[in-house]
Amino acid sequence: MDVSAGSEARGEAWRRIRELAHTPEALGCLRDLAEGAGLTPGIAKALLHLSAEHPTSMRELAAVLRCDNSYVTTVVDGLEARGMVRRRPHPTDRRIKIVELTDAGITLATRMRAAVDRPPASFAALSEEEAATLVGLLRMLSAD
Amino acid sequence: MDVSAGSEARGEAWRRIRELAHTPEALGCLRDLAEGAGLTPGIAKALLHLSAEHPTSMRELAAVLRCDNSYVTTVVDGLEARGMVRRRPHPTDRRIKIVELTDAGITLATRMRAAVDRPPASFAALSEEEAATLVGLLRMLSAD
DNA sequence: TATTGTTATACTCTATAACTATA
DNA sequence: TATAGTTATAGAGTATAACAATA
Repeated sequence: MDVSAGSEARGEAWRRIRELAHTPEALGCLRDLAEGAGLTPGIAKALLHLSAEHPTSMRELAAVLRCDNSYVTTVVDGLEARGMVRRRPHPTDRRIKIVELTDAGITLATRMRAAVDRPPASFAALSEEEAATLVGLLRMLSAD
Repeated sequence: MDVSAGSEARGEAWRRIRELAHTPEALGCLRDLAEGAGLTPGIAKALLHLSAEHPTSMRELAAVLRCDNSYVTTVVDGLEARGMVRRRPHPTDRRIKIVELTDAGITLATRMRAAVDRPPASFAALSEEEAATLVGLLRMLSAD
């Protein structure tokens, strides 16, 4: 009896999950949006982690992007030069800078997030019941 | 009635699939292997697309890596310098170069492929029957 | 003339180290 | 002294254009 995670079916499931996630559909749409707005991929990725509701310090942005602090400076410079964000001083700790979306930044970030979150067209092949079954199985595979 | 691909359940399924695919587990293991062998990520990625059974031309490698021909030259230079591949002339068309794995390259490529193909540990939570159900649903979402 | 691969070059992505200002 | 951010710089990833060899 095979008690490992590596049965035939598990292996195929894992392969298909990886293929789906790397489908060029969502990523391509996102890239088109970013290119249309004159953003490089790195800058677009940072924009995806900003929202109007949650102001973010440079350091926090480095943490979510899993990159060095100095690179955040580069990326936020790029976002600022394109009018997508502005730097605001923190109200009480003047070492900290808050990265705040401009109206143009909010518009673009919202559209990019929608592009990322939209399931590929092939998901329409699932009935509601099948989609619910799929979610149930996927929930067994990840903690949150 | 909602006939789009964007129902609640489909959206959650898509989000969880993306999260699973980006789990640091497999990618981290792969990076450790590559680093241990002194490979940069780009070179390691190319190695993953080579196999002893299927000799590959530079041009074919550019196609599967979706990169420019000239970058393949850079990457194969790196693989050759590390003793992982050698360039062989094509038997009939002398414009073409075949990228051939060395014994060391075969060993490392095999271990890297195993690391990528191994499902995350959380897959052990699925019974055989659940794994089969999952595969059935995922097959509806991708063509091949 | 078209195709395979290489060279030269340049731009983007990203990190390390040294630094400034503030706490 | 420790922390947030910036600057200077360098290395890795990747593309474009010009080119050589072969078809």
